Amino acid sequence: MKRNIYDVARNMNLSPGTISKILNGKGNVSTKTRERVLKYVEEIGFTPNSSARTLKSKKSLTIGIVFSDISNFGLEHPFFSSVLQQFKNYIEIFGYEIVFIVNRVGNYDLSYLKWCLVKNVDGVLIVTGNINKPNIIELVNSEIPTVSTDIKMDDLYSVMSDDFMGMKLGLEFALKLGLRKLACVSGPLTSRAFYERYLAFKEILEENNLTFKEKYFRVSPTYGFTGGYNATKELLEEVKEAPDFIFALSDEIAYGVIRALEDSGLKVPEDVSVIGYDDVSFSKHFTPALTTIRQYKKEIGETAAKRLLALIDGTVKPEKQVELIPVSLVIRDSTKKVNLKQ
Amino acid sequence: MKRNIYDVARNMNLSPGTISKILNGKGNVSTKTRERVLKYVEEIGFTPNSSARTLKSKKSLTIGIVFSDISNFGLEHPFFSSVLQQFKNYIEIFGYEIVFIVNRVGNYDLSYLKWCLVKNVDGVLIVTGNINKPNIIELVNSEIPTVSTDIKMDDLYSVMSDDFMGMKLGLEFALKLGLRKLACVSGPLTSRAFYERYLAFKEILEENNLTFKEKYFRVSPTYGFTGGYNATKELLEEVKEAPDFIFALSDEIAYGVIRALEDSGLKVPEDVSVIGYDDVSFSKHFTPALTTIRQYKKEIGETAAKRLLALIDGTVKPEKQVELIPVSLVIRDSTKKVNLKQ
DNA sequence: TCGTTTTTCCTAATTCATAAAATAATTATT
DNA sequence: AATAATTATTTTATGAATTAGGAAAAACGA
Repeated sequence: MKRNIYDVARNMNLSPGTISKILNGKGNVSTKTRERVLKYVEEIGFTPNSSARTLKSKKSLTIGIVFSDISNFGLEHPFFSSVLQQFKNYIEIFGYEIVFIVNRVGNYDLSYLKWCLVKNVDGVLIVTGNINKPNIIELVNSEIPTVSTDIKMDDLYSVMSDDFMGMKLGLEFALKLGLRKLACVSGPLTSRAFYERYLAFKEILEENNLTFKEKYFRVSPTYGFTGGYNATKELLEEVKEAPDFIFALSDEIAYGVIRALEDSGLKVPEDVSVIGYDDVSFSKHFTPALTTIRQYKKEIGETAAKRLLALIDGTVKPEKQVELIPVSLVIRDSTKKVNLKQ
Repeated sequence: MKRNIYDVARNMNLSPGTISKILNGKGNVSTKTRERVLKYVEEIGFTPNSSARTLKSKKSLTIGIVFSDISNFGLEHPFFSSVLQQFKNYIEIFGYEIVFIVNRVGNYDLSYLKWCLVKNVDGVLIVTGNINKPNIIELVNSEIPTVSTDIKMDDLYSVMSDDFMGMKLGLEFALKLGLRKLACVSGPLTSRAFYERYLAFKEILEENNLTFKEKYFRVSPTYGFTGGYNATKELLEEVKEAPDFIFALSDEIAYGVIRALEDSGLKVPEDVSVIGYDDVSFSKHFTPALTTIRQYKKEIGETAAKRLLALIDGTVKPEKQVELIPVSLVIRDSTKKVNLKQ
């Protein structure tokens, strides 16, 4: 059952070296023998042992994934798991596979970088991580090609949504609807995405000669329903004038916001318009169907994959350090109708 | 930077073999040298190369995962990705890690089994797969320890929710509420879970002297919102008497069911009570909050992990071929209130 | 003290494939 | 046909660890 390259060589009356060459499509081998061997290999379904290959060649056809550094949600995180899925789909076309970077192997505790070296990963994708963790810093500064879909650092290629654009789309739509009392419920600002959206929110308000009021910008400690609910409740309590617009910085926060508004006797979208962020699959089925900023997870995952594979090949260096993927505004029922306005 | 066991040996004035023994905690080594080496290894942060280890020892500390054989959802599948996450968390404690079984490595197309052999995985978890695929059959019948959280086969250990119990809990609750026109919207019956729930539905109706009517059991081609919506619309059209209860066999189907009912002018729970299945995180925030059968993903993932690790160690053979994890009924607002009945 | 046993450590073989150097075989050139 | 140039194949070394078997050293008994 278990065959190695020597068995093949023996049966073909050739040397292992020749078999290896044929299997890797390199070197000078006559067409006859090549085809003969290829046929045989196909027949018996032989594949060279993966450990031996990476041991000798230092290539593992493997991409290390840094995932759940902030949250414990891991694979359950709706946005990131989707980005990862797309990334995975893409690299698999080229024979690569993903492995999760953990901080131990057998009995050894390891740093991310150590782990990568021990495992000989060809590259690393940081789906989500924390810029301040020494583990991450060490990894990014190493020789190993690395791409991120979440964090930004010097010498790190990043592929992510254009958060400024998202905020701009949302806020300008609100302004077009005639709304002026603009509030925002964000997730934790320790997350890069939320922080940048926060900056954008501020900046865009000022661009439009509206003053940014601290009390209208709420930070929830989570990016889920409950956080959005509580933050909104607090907002409504602490503020004299209820907002007529709330930008919820994740769809799930948006659901919490809407529920809190309803529980406080405010109607969505009649009294308050709400925009979410992400456009997770369920948002169109929610009542009211959620107006939201759509992030293109497939685009992000695939672009990250392309960039990383290019870095590994050493062919083309992506010229942009940070590649922003456009987002779009999906208008549904949680915001006032435009025609009502006109 | 890159060190091997020979470097360590040289610096310690010992042979590579001795270092290896110490690192693996086996064989006869004096306490003095053991501690001296361990201290040094700790200091320089040395870890033996993973490929070389598995090449020689045939152990990879790696579990192969069969995932998206039916759906293309992959990591985005709310239930299975969660089970996988729990599984992963558990095995990582013991130094194992997961790798996704794909059907190629480099330029070679492989069967699942071949892939496992090439990669030397120590065991396999079939999170979800299709019993009829030759790939799966070959894998299950191989020597490689395998556990599943979805499918059942001879010689395959399975850990999964008690579907009969779930259906029983749901239906008996409906009966207790005085409901007698019981309908069901299922996902595709090609999935084991849906099929078994279908059988249970039938059986339990008969146990209670109610006749099973084909028209009241609808099969949606998907397990999502839209499938549930369409199936319910069809149900209502084809049937003279609207049901007073619909058992939706996934939460997402349940959302679709409820929307369809509302669109048809039926109130939930006043006119029709609806029970979902899964208890995904969002079900409690839905309006109306969903009464549903809760599956214990953590329990399933962890138990599967324990069973698989036991099989790998060869210590204890799990005595039960199929281990059923109990489910529970979570009563919320999509079903009639009990006290209204009394 | 000498021989035996046990403990400790080393040597060498093994795992499997790849890469570079060396050799053999074939083709081309004059 | 003889030599040069190419092409095809083999040989050998290498990658980094594990393991079985053997040697040396220490411990033990008489």
